[in-house]
Amino acid sequence: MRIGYPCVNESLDCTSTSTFRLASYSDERVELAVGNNLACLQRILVWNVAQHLLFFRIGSGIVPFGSHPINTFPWQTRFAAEFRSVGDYIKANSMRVSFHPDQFVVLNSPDAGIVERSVQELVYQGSMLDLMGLDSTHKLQIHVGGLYGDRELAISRFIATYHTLPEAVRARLVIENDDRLFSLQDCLRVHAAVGIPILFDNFHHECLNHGEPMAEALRLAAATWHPTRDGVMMMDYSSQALGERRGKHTASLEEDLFQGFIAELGDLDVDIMLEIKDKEASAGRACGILRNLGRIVAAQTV
DNA sequence: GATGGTCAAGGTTAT
DNA sequence: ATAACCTTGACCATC
Repeated sequence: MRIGYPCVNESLDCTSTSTFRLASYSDERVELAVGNNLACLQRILVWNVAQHLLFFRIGSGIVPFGSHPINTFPWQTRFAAEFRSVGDYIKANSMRVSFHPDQFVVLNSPDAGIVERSVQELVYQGSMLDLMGLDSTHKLQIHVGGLYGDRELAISRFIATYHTLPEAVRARLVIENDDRLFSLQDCLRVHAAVGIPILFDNFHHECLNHGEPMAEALRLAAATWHPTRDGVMMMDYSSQALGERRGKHTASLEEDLFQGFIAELGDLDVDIMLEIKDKEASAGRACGILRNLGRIVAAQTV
């Protein structure tokens, strides 16, 4: 079991997703930004290892405009050594990483242009995993997409597009149950059609479900991960921010709720991404709880 | 140096 | 039809 947090480390004075505006695009700025972003990513990973946090979601903005046609800078070759070095560090420390392309990636859109741009974004993010030399246990995480007033059509469009994806993307793509549109059951139907693993989000499941108890839902999702090809199930963990809009993530880990959730896990092995506002602070607390329970062993140091 | 409007990309829901 | 929301920082023009 690994514990992680997404994209940003608030303890370090660097960012791995620095960018600039499209209007001020230049190759020089791309080169500068990617160099800085990869250096910061490496610092974050070292920091994480020291804290026994071996799971990390890499931000989508490592390469500014990484899938935009304006960006013709050959960052893949210019930074091949740096990407390889990051990947080597990840492997040497038994870490696992993921990407979560954001809301603009919609594979089931009825608009062919949106689908094309979405595929290009997935190709870009998958190519970073290739450059790092990381296998298909490191994932690209997206949602099923929009509803467009017809759930059946929306699901069938996702399936049709999935079949057209490049292998480098398809081998790594996983779908996450969301909190309003596509439930775990919907994701299971997509899985039954194409075999894609389901990245389970406990909080989204609490917001949208068909009565499956948490322990059962966890096992249904876990069964969609192929042990060698995909690795153990990845999941997102969060809980409701008290007094806030339904679906809003808590500002910091509610330890009693987390302990209760761990009990639901039983002996299931998963890697948990804490989608909690205070990032590595809560991830560290969660990691401490699991170490006290004997569910995590200390990371080996290199 | 500080400030506040703005930033590639989509979709849903409320008004 | 239009705006707010998701989520969020940080870029950048302006003062």
